[in-house]
Amino acid sequence: MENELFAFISNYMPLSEAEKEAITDLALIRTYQKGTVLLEAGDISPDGYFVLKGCLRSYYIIDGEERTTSFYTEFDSFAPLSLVTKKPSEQYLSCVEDCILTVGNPEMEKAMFEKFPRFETLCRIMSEELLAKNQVSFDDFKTSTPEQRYLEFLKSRPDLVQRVPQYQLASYLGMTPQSLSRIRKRLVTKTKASPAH
Amino acid sequence: MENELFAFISNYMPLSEAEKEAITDLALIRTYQKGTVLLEAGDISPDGYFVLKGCLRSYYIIDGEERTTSFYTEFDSFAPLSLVTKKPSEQYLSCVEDCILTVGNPEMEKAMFEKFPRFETLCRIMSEELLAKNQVSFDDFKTSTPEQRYLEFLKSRPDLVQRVPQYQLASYLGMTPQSLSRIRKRLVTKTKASPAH
DNA sequence: CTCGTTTCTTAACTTAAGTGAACGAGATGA
DNA sequence: TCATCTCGTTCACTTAAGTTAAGAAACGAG
Repeated sequence: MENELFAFISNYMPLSEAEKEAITDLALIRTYQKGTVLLEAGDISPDGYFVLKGCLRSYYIIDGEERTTSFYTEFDSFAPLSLVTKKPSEQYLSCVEDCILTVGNPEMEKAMFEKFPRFETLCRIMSEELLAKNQVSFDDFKTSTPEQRYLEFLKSRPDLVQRVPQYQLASYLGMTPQSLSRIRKRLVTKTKASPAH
Repeated sequence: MENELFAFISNYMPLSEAEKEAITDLALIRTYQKGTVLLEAGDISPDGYFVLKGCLRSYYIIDGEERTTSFYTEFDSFAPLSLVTKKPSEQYLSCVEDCILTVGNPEMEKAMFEKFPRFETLCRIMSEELLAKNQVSFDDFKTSTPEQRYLEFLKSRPDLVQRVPQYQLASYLGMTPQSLSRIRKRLVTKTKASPAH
């Protein structure tokens, strides 16, 4: 499993053997069963995660209803706001599938950065990149309709449609499960009306 | 103007005199007139910005229509995706008001980080924090209705309602100017029906 | 394999947002 | 000063999403 991690990092910078060893020593690789809740509302998150295999979901409970806001799959990383602010979380995080994750916290990070300052550069760059991408995703969401968002989702993450329940996908796309069902139906009849053979 | 910048940074870490000097030497502080376009679709952005005074707006032009997605005001920073990826931008950035900005690019950053490695830590932490906050804003947007978003906006950035045109605010809130106008009217009559004097 | 729960779909109805058009107030400029 | 343009509002109409409820299908535990 570490090899996937090394391969991912080497997209950003090549790793020396010493660095690889340091990662192997320090990085906690943990497996979790489908359904495991990693973070609950009220908790102060101790950890951030990097997904090696599986799928995480973040959600809120609003008026007794789950509202899914993100999915994290292979090579996505996630640090809850609660980890950054050290205040109780409002969001939940759980495993949609069996997961293999690397688990990290600021203390481990600090130790790592002191030994290998290049890792801090890596983290800074990754985080700047994620921030810019997240802003663009947010922009796309604002500037498109539920139907466009569903179509865009099918294009950009086709595998996920199969991996997550519809009702979770629906709230991720900012609509009710009924609306998503309706949109799917609408699209099927549209396709039939003008087939693209 | 530099004093505001130092005050902001010292929320994260206290600055030595040498560091302050380095910032004064390297940080480009520029003023721009209201209406100045800092980035256009197709450009590859050379710079990131930190707002000392004024208001920036990012937007897209979709089917000939401007769609506003963000406002950046005092002590907000913004690095376009185009700056990170070095690919042509799809978004525009312009000054809603006369602005005083610090202007930076990766080369200046690099020089700074080499002289004062602590600045890289500062940038990493700020960027991690912004990422987590941006994710939460996105979550809030997904889980609320246009009316709730308008009310939340009134609470969290009351000054901005006065500073930006309604039609820009409307698309920022993910709706048409007509809808925003309708919502405002609805809220007035609601307040009259159950006055909170 | 069966029972019970969860998930997905469908339908009828309600509510609110998008659309296109028109109007007036205020700013802008010749 | 008068004509023009922009911006915010309003209206009538269309379209789509939310709500409530019910039934079918898929899934999981025993």
